Amino acid sequence: MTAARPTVSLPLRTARPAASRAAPAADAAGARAEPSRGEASRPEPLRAKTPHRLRRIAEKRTAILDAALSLFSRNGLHGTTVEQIARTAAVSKTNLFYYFASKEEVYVGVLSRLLDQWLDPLRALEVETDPVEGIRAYISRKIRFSRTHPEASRLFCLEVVQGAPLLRPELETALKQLVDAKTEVIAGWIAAGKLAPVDPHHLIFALWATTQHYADFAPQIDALLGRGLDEEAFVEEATRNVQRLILDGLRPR
Amino acid sequence: MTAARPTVSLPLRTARPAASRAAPAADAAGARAEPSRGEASRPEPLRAKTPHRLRRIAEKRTAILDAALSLFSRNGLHGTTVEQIARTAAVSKTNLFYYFASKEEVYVGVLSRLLDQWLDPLRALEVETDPVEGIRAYISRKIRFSRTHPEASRLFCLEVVQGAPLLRPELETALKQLVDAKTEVIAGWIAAGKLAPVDPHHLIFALWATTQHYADFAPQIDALLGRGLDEEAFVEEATRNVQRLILDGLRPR
DNA sequence: GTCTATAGGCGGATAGAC
DNA sequence: GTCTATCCGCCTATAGAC
Repeated sequence: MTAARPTVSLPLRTARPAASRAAPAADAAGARAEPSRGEASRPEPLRAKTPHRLRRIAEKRTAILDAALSLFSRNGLHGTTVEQIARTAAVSKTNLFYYFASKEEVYVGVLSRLLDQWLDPLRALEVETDPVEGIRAYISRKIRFSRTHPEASRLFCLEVVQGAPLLRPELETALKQLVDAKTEVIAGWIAAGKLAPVDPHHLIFALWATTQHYADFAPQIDALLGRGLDEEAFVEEATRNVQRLILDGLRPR
Repeated sequence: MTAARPTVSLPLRTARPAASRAAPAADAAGARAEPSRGEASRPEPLRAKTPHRLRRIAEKRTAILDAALSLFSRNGLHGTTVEQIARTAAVSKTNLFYYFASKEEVYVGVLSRLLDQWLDPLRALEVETDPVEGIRAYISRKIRFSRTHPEASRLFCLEVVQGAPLLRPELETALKQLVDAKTEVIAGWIAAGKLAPVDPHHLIFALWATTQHYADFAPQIDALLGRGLDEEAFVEEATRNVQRLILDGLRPR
């Protein structure tokens, strides 16, 4: 039965519990902590861990998550086997199950790192900026993100297209909060006559859509042009065109 | 092994062979014919079929494809079971296998109907039109397509994001041909000074991206606004905003 | 912590009667 | 053409030794 979706929840970047965790869930370097679900925790050696051990553990978890991101983004949750993830991360399948209780826990782990990264460019959109410069820079950052994190962009897309069962709560809280704040910024710019009166939400959708398109629909673009974001010149070309279109529109001035 | 992708090819709308087909592959009403692959055809009763029987067969195949589209678009190829498709189409699993040799053949069948529909709005973009009106109408048609065929839009997205292994050949031929023709039209408009000088390919990408976004990222939009394309007022609002943005841009005139 | 072996179930596909 | 019964491989997850 695949209709039954994961029952695991996604506690990304809610106040970090700061306590020592159950299981080897010691993420380093910006990675999120794992949900400490009630029942059925991992074997868990209870004695204190040396910093060194913690680092080793975190590295291994990160390697697994990296491998998983790459595979999930190409084949989806159900199109990826634990065996593949393990092989790609250079660990044994059994060993992977020592670090993650289930395939879906790996999937959740990958998703939680995702949204955070995905939101970063938007966070940088500030009131103080000149609107036109702000938008221009945002487009540039977003396309650059599509270039440097194509797999993250694609997996995010896959997840949302399929209904975002896991991400939903986060979209309604963290994302909404951020978007609400930024739409106010934009509305302010419009009220000041610095931008044409476009609905801020639809503007944000258009920005997301046009910039992510280069990562998400890369195969289509490659089929049509034989080029893609791996080519620096194409990155600049895409950026220029999107900026031009969004800022000045099609109608000749 | 899920890494090994389907080996079936996608012969959509290449000159219809017009001959009677092997197997019950008698599609009616705009549906495409099935690939007549060399080996291992279906049981196939060889005697002539009455129009009535042909219709019954076509109807059943269509019902299966419809059910499959709906499920594939939500759960992906690997996230959907044949059992689910059969149940949704109100046939038995065994019976489904009478009409389609494998799950992947169903998948291919769904995809072949897809691209054709997906291309229709672009076909309607004509030289004779006034550029601004032409673009405006195209945006409207595309968003309306996102509304009336959300599942098709999403499955197309899913397939392309995952590398378009099956669609690739079609993208490089049928799609490319059409896009090449239309970029010429657009280039002509620009040369005539009727549109601002934007690269026609990037313009098309922006048009696709902004309009499909409303179908593909519907869950995200719903999480943010609590609205979607099912609401007619929202369709109009989205259309207006995208038209405005693409045609006139953000910078105040 | 890491391994070998294996349980256990799901799901795609076929056999063969009717 | 449609059904019942069933096969069998693949894949998640665990047991238990080291």
